[in-house]
Parts: sequence; structure tokens; C-alpha cells
Amino acid sequence: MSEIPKAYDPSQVEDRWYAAWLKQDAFRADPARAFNGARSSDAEKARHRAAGRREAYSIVIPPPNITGILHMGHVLNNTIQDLLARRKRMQGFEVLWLPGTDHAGIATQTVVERQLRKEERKTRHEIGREELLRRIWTWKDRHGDIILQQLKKLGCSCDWSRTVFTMDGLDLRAPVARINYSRWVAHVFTELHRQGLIYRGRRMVNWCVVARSALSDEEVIMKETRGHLWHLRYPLAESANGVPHLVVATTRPETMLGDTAVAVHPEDARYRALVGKKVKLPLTGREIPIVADAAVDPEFGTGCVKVTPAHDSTDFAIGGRHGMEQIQVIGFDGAMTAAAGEDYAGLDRDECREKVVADLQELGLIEKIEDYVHHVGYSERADVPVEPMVSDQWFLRYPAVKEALDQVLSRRIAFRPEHWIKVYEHWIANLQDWCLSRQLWWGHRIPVWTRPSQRGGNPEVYVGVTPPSGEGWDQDPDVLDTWFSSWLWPFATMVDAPENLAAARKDPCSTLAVFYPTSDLVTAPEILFLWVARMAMAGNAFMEDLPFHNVYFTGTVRDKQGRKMSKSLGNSPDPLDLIAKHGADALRFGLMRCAPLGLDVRFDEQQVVLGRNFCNKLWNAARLRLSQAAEGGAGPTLAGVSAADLASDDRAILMRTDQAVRDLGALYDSYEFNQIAARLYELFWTDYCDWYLEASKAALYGTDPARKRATLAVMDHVLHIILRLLHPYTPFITEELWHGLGFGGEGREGSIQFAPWPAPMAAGERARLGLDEDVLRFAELKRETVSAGRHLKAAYRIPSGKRVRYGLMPSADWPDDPRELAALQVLLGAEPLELVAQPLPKSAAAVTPLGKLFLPLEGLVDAAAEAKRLTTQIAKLEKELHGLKVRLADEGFRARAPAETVAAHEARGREIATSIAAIREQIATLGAS
RNA sequence: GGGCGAUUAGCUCAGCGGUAGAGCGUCCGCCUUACACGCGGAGAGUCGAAGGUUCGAAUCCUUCAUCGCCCA
Repeated sequence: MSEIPKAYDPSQVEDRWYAAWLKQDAFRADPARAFNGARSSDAEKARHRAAGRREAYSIVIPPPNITGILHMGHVLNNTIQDLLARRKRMQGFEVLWLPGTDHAGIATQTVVERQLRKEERKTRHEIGREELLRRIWTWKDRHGDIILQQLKKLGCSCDWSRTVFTMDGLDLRAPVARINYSRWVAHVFTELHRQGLIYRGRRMVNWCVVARSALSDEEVIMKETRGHLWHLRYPLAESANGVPHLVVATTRPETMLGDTAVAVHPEDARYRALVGKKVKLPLTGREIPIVADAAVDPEFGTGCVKVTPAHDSTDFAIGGRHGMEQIQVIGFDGAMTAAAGEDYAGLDRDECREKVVADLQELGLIEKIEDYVHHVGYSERADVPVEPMVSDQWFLRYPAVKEALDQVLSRRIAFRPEHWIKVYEHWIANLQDWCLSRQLWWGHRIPVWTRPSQRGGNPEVYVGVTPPSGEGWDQDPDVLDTWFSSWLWPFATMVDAPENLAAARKDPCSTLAVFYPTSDLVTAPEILFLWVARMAMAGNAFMEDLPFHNVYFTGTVRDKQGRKMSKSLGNSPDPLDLIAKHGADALRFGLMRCAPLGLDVRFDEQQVVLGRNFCNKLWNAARLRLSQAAEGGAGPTLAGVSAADLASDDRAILMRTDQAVRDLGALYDSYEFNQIAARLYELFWTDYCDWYLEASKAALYGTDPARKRATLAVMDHVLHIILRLLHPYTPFITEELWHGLGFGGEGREGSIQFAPWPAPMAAGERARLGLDEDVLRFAELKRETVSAGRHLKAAYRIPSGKRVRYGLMPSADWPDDPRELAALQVLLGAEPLELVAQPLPKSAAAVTPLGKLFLPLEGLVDAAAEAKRLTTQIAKLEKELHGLKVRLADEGFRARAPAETVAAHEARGREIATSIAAIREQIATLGAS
């Protein structure tokens, strides 16, 4: 015993086991020994099973971005995936958890460009496209899989041999990729283009001036912003009815330099007479028309709005309807263009705003400035205001929209929690075409080539997976949105290249045939549109099937005060620090314990401490068992144990364990991971440690070898189950103890990872061991009795550990069984516990379900205090009794409530009345003692 | 402005029609031969507010309030 440390030290255990698991190839998924359950009839399943094949279970990881480092959101997300995967492995499934990373176009290119600027004071244009890409690949070599290494510290059981990167196939230094992911991206583009769903258009798009690229609508975050509403005076070019000027209200005065009109609502009587006339645009001298357009909201400002077709999407539409010119005054870099006029050209858009306002003010053309709260779109990555900009881009009309919607509405794709269905439905109903092109270099280059036509006219266009033959072709310089590669993730990670899709489908042992569709997807709701919805469409469009059966949406991990974790707040703990301090098991268990389905997670390091304490408790429960090893039984089996060998505590823990096994099944079915953790905690800590182990000490330290043998058999049986139930949550310590307790064996087969998931006990076995409801009922009476007895000690300030004499005057429920007396004695810390026929004199007493309990105090008993204590108890009981009586006296209740309820109330009433009588009796005897 | 979610003990959450629960924190007592990362005991809630349905509501319905998220 002494060689096993008292406190559990995870640092000695976790890395060792992770390395062992990798060596055993424990996480490798082999399609050859599996079959696709979702696509098999019952008869086929039976045939597969007979051939020794396992049902497949698969998860694809939401690929973290190569610039990322592990944060609490990843820990939550990946712990959930890991515990799903581990449980399925134990349930006998062939599990594929497929890992990988995504190339994060904007983020990655930004990181490397920043480095370039800092270290060499160069821009990407100075070093050129090829050199920049070379440098990003080098950067990726160094940093790209940091996060995957971190997931290993967390214990994630991914099949690392299948790791995919969304730009696999593009690295010129490694031309042969296991999965040519990039070829898939080009293939899908080409195919959708062929179907006419991808087109090129000149449109108003969201422009990020930092990335100098277009963004999709989903990459724009609307932020509430305190700004101003500037009311500008635009003088009329020729006076009309004595009106000197119009007042237009705007949140962006700098755009006035690009105004091409003033617009009013056609029904607006105030301005009807002015439509068709002109105003003189201040600062530019240009004359621009006053037009009528229904898009104008007469309630906004003065009802007159300035129209800037090149810099506002509503104005773009108005401009289109009225054939207006688009004057681009803000450049793609965010600085004012020459078209803004020589006073403003070259200024940053923010500086320009200040100057325009100052200049107008000087001219007396600002009517007023109001504070104004409005919503401004920000670039998700660069966190700067997005500039609406007209440019030529590639767009996609989404494919398979109907299928993707129907599958979610019909629950064929089940969302958990379900309320995300409505959000999904709403988004689908309001779909806008997806702007696919990005003006970046890092990513999948758009597979479109053009060359000038030989005979003049429109240039030739070629779209294809491989470059066209012939001379003079130029490839589109832009790359595709990163999400345009991510949306293929569930299947493109499973087939080496699109041209082999048909073969993969036909081969029943291919990864795709076995593992697609995937089973569960675990992700954050923030990417419901960016990723989940689009995967559903891509799956249907290219696999003619949904990509996953279940989608679990995690909550957001927040700090104790409910704030989102962020770098700037510094409130985001480093998970690796937490692992170093408390262990990965502790982090996993602690986090899962406080992460409810459908709610955000309030995280605090205290939760991890709780996890650590739990692991330590587990460690010590195993130590207790090992300290008894010399007299150990025949391993984790109850086969040699008969009902007669078992005391009520043995039966109770067997039943509670069995009940937990059943409860956990239902909780896993409903993805209530925090409840699972709580249930495990209760079973192990409360039921097993606090009650069973304490009671079992009567047998362990007693003199009856048969009792001791039976007790050890029960301990082994229960520990054997508890370790397996806990393994998905705390994989490392359970593996360590599995072997420490001698349950495991050599190699992969001896690992707890492949030990069968505990099954509910068969009815026959329950009957054989005498496990029935009466056992639990009696156990409850015993708990109440013990609590009452301990309370007596505490009430008289007797240290709980001090062994003192107790007397029990048993009630009718007391079984005539010396084993019960021995257990009760240990649980009470009594020495001795005597059965008595008369009240013990000079005693404090408690009325318990199993009898009157006396604690002799040899003159220490304070009759007044004792009377007060007992009277308080009576008051409590009487209050409850009163409530019951009122209800029972109610005719409506008697007439309408179910008979069992009435009976239960009556029974409880009798019970209370009996207790009250007994306590009164005790008070009456106080004076005599 | 539209939609969704939350509101239960100091904190984090269970309970979702029949006597208000857990963990943590607090207080008191204990180094009781597995564990002080522990053990025993105690105190603590008019279940956000107001109506309604019901014999009975934390639980179902309506309205409102506050907070959060998504979409405009």
C-alpha cells in the first residue's frame, strides 16, 4: 500500500498512456472491419455481424484553423467529441474520428504578411505571389499543427493517420497528398459552374479594407455603434419656391463626395415639386439631380437622402434604377481616390470624414449633428468596418437548398438543442447568393482561365480542375472563400480525389462507403450558417445524402461574470496551463460538469479543481481496494456470490450502480453531458464512497471471511463498472486504475478503451442476488437513521470521529441481522451500538425510521436544550402534516386526484403522526433522566 | 423591428403537474488506520412579476420585466 501515493498525480500518468494508445494504434479506424449501419437493412446488419464486422460510427472534427491555439471553446467541443467517440468504441463500434485543420485564408495570410512587414518591411506585392505562398507554407510547417498537438494533451482519440488539411494537394513540395482536398474544391467549383449555379457578377459586396478582399455576408458582424447623424445642407442649383437648400441626413458624410443624386419618396408631398430639379453638391461643385424612389423612407431624417451608388447597397439599387453613374471615392485600401477631389484624395476614410465635416461646417452647410446609435458591419477577421464596394466577383446560387432544409425540419438531421432549427430555417428562407471570391493569395485559386479571343470580342473562358492546354491563358488571380473548402469536409476527407468517388462508393470497404454519412457533428452555433448549413447542401449536392445525422451545438464558454472569453479581456485561461496544474481528466470532467445542453458555460478554474478532487477521490477508492488485495476475490465477478452472502448495503450499491447504467443510456441518448457527469459523481462519490465503502468497513475490518469475500466481490464488480462508465470523461485515470486494479491486460485488447460498455443487469441475475425495490427502501431508512445519529453527535459537539456508545431501541422495520448492526455501528462511529429494550438514561435521543436512537451523555445532557431541539423537530413535522391535512380535507382533491396520490399523502401523514408521537414521548421522559 | 433562449439557495445548475434538490461557497466540529484534493453536521430559496387553467403550478397558458444570442 505504502508504495502508492496518497494523492493522484496526473502528470505521471497522462502522457504515458497517450503514448501507449498511439503505439497500440487504438484510435485507428479500419473500414475493412466495419459496415455502414445507416445504410444496412436488419438482415444485412446481421450478416455483417456474423462476419465479425462492427457497425461504423464517425465524427469529423470541425477543423481548427492553422493559426489557432487551443482555447476553452476547443476544449469543450473536442471533449464532447472524444467522449462520444470513446463510448462508441466501448459499445463495439468501429469509430472514426477524423481530424484536420483549415487554411483560414484571411487569418493566415494576415499573420504572415504582418511578419513580413515587421521583419523585412516588405509588402506581399514586393516579394510576389509565389514567394509569399512559399513563406506561408513554411510558416504552416512550423505552426500549423500546434493545435492538433494540444488536442493530444487533452486526450482526444482522433485517427491521426487520417489528418487532412484543406489545402492538401497544393503544397508543391509534397505533390502527392493522401487526400487531394484541393482537387475536390476545384472539382466542386467546376461542377457547380457547369450547372450554371456559379456565375461572375459586378455587384455591391462587403469589402474588408485590411484584407483588401471581398467577404461573404456571413463574415460580416453587425455591431451596435454610437455615431452621429449629420444633417447636411445641399443648396439648390436654381432656387425653387424660395427653398434655398435640401437637408439630407447621413451617418457617413465622407461618402457625399461620391453622391450622384438626392432622393425622396415619390409620395412625399413635401418634396414632390422639387423632383427633377438639381442641387449643387458642396465641396465638389457638381450638380446632381433630385429623384423620386420608393426605397426612401420618408420617416428617416428629413425624408431626403443622399445617394452614393458606389458605396451603399441601397443607393446602388437606386442608382441602378435611375441609370446613375457610380463614383468610387473610397479605394479598395480604404483611402480616398482621386475621384474624391484633390483636397481629399489619399486621405484615410476616417480622416476624410473629419475633413469633410470641418469643411462643410466652415461653409455653414451643417444644419445639425445628432448622436445616433446604429449598426455597422465589421469584418469578422480584421475587426474593421466593412466598406460596401462595387466589384467583379464570383457568386454561387446555393444547390440542394430544399433537401438541406427538409432534412432538418423532418429531424433526419437532428439538431440539439432543437431551437436552432428555427434559426436555420429563417436563414435558408432568406438566402442571398454566396460571394465566393477573395482577393487573397493564400487559398484555392479559382479554377477559371481566360484568354483574349483570337477574333476580338469576348475573351475565351475555361473552367476546369486542371489548367487548359494551349497558349495565352491567364488564371483568375483570386482565391476561394475558405468556407468553400470547409463545406466539403464530411466527404472530401474520406475520398482521395473526386475522380475516385464512384469507385469509393462501389467498394463496400472504402472509408466513404463505411463512414459516410457521419454520425455526430459537434460545433458552435456561431457557424451554423458559415458551415453547418452549407455542409448539408454540399452533402446533398455531391453525395446525394445528408452529411451527418446529429448536430450538437455547444454553448459559448464564458467567464465567471458571464463575459465572453477574449484575448483583450485576458479572461481566457490557457487550457494547457490548466492541464499542467490539474490534469486533462480534471479539466474534462470539470468542464463537462458545468456545460449544460443549450446554455452557455460559465467557466471558473474552481470547476477544474472539482474535477481534480474527483480524480483524487477515485484514486483513493482504488487504493482502499488495493489495500485489501491480499484477501482479494476472483476478480470482478459476482458468480461465486449468492444472495445470502450479501448484506443490504451490498445489494443497495449493486442496485444503484445498475440504475446508473440505465440512466446513463438515456442521458447519452439526449446528449445531456453535464447530467451524465453529475450522475457519475453521485454514483461514485455519494453512493459508492460515502455510503457503501463506509458501510463495507464493517466487513473489511471484521472477522467473517465470507462477508469480506462477498464485500470485495461487490467492490470489484462496482469499480469495474464505474471505471468504464467514467472512461469517456476521464480517459487517463480510468485506464491507469483499470490496470492498477488488475482489470486490464496487455496491449489494445487489454485497454479499458475497448472494454465493453456496461450493460444493465439481467433480470435473472437481479433476482438471484435478491435485488428488489425493498432493498432501496430499506437503504433509505438506514441513511435517515445514520444521519439522525450523526446529528446527535454534532449537536452535542462530540467530534464526529470519536467512537461513542449508542443504544438503539428498534422499530418494526429493524431486521434481525447482525450484519446490519455491524454496518450501522461503523456508519454511526458507534462503539458499541447496543440493541436496547428500554430508553437509555441520561441520553440525547433521536426518533429514526429504524428505531429510537440513544446517545448516553453521562450528565452532559442538557434537558432544556434537548427539549428545544426535539420541539423544533416537531414544529417542522407539524408544518408538513398541516399541509397534508389541508389537502386531504379538500373534497376536490379526494375526488379528482389519482388514488395513489391520495394514498401516498395519507401514508405520509400517518408516518409523520407516528414520529411526532414518538418525539413527544421522548420529551416527556427528559425530565426523568 | 422580428425570432430564439434564460430568469430556482451567495455562485453554477437539476427538477418541468403532486412533501423545493445537487455541487461549490458559507458556518460548526473533526488530521476517525482510502482520500484534509478529505470526513461528519448545520444554515440558506415568497422557484423574475402579475394574471389564468387545475383539486393541486417552480412545472401548463397569457402578458410584462430584465439579461443574452441570432437575424434585419
